[in-house]
Amino acid sequence: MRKKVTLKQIAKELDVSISTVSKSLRDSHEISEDTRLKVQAFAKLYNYKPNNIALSLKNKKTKTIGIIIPEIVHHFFATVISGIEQVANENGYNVIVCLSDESFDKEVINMELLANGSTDGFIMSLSKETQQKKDFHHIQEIISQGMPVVMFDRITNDVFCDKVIIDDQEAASNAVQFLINSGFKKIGLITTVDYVSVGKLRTDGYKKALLANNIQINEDLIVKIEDIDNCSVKIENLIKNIKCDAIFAVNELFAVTAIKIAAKNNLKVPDDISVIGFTDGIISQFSTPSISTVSQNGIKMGRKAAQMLIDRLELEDEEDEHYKTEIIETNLIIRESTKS
Amino acid sequence: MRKKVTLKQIAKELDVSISTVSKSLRDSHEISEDTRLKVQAFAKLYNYKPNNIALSLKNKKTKTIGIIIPEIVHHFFATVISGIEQVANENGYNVIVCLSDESFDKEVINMELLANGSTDGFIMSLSKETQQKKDFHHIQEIISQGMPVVMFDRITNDVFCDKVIIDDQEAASNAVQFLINSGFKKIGLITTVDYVSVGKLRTDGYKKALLANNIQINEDLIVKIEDIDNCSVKIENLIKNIKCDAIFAVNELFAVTAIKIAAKNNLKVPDDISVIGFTDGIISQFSTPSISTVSQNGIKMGRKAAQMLIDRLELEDEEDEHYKTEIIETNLIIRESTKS
DNA sequence: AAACCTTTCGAAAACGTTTTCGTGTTGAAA
DNA sequence: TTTCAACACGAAAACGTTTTCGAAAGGTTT
Repeated sequence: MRKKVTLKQIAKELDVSISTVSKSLRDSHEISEDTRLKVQAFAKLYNYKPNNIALSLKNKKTKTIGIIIPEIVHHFFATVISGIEQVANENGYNVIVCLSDESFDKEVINMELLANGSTDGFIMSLSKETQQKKDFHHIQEIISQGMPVVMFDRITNDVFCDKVIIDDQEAASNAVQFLINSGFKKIGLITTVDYVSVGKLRTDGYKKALLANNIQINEDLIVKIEDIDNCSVKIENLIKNIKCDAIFAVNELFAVTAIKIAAKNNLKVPDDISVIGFTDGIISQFSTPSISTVSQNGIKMGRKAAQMLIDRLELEDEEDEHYKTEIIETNLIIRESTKS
Repeated sequence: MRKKVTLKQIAKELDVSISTVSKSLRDSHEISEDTRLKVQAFAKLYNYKPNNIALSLKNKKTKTIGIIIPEIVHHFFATVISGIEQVANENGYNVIVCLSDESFDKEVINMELLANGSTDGFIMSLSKETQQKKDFHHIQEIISQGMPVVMFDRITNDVFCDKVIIDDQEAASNAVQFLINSGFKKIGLITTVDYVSVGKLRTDGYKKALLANNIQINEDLIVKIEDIDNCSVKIENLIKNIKCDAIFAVNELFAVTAIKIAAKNNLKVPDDISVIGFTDGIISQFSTPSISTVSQNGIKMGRKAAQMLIDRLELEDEEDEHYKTEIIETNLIIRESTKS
């Protein structure tokens, strides 16, 4: 077992001081070419690499970004991580991922753990529980310690920091407008409970589009899902009894579930009922029929968030306090689940 | 901005030594109850938390696991990470994720970077390029430095370390056997190029099942896909011209693609052709028809891998050198894409 | 009063770096 | 011969911990 070699060992071996070794390896002009080359050769031979931890301690920088997200087995979040990782990598940063599992406590614990020196900053999306409790003191605390935080997708306006989002309301409104333009009148909505920020915004967008076209909002057409596992009754009711002619779902899971339930009731998509989802994930692309959807570019969101965080980290010369909210554009992808 | 407080600051403020503060906070009996309580109260007031980096340097342990995988926007890998994170969390470890993007160079660079003190060990799945080059010196190097490595799924037998896999050959064989039992004779195979270890093993399983039933292997029935983006010609040929009556695909993307192409050619699944995939991901569950598949439990794999790594880390009393290969059981999930 | 324990604390080393400052040696200028 | 600059290198501090060891102060036993 060849343990990693340190400056001290090289110094001892070559009978010079630690400082000389360090300077030699950093090509300092203070050191004669003679010793410089000798040290460098020796270091190369023994494959010397500086210890990251020691460097972090010295520089008070870890070159590490903490990511806190609700879950990772989720296409959208995975793409965001992917985008973050790209930019992080390009800038010599590593990412350390923590999952909150939608739990407030885990979110707090993980953040506090990482905040004690493990990361230089955070990129995060709020857990459902946090959004419900509206308790953000852990995030405030970390920001007040001078550690930058960038929030994406599931954000809150109660915390001042950089944010990157899509215009959920506008995007939803556009999708519903598309359905209206296609001649549909009875447009159902499958959405989440209100405390999920993006669900609320997309619901607002749905309503906005209807109102803009002088269509009365019918609460019977709005289904709010708390738990995906037993939602079929409500959706079946919407499709079979309320008999909507189109559905806007605030995520792709709701969309595909609606399609399945429609099929079970001998209704064909899109012939008998049109469906538009949200988020362009695997499901939308590969299910049959493929699903028309609002595409939110996770890679781009991740890249943007990472860039904002790194910019703030590298700037560092006195807090800008000038926080920005970047909006990533979305677009409506029309596939087989809608007819016009 | 309230910067984090250190032992030194507390010591100065309370006019005692750093050692006294440290010992007080760790409830040492060396310190009188008086000072002990005083220090603890002060520390609590200022929300003192030890600096992780300093601890890591002192203890020569980071309590961090490095994960190196080819990609993260991939249901299986995401579930594995999820499993790893669970066990890591339970044991006070963090995970730092690096993506190789299927590139050998990125895999090497990332590992070497993390190996310089950032992590205590690695959990990894090989990139395609690495499997193709069969160059594992970077992994050998790290192991020889005494840093434990656990490989999962895409492994190699050329490196001695702990591994966790499924029995790809057996699982594939079982799936094909199921098709044979259902009365199919012309069973097509959609697989990867041979250097992808799991693809090769699943191909072997396919052949094994056929031979066990005295069915001649017909190379025309075997389609090897290099690039998913232009595979349709080959698959269409298999379905339309070779006219197989069932298909075994080595991943779910191939399976769903086959189903789509079948539909395009007016062949119904499962009425005209049966399909079994591999990996129980989102696609298999939610596409129409839902896809019968070999389920490999990613969560379980991740948990097992993490447990093996942590066990080795906490043991530490002289290298065991007794490496184990754990096999996670699979099972065949029968859904709508097969008829019996 | 000498010898010895306990209690309570601090100094210092260690982890592996980088960097500032000081110092000894050389050669050249005065 | 003295003075001074340039050169080449080392000592030490700093980052924030934990831990070993030593030591002072006080009390108890002979």
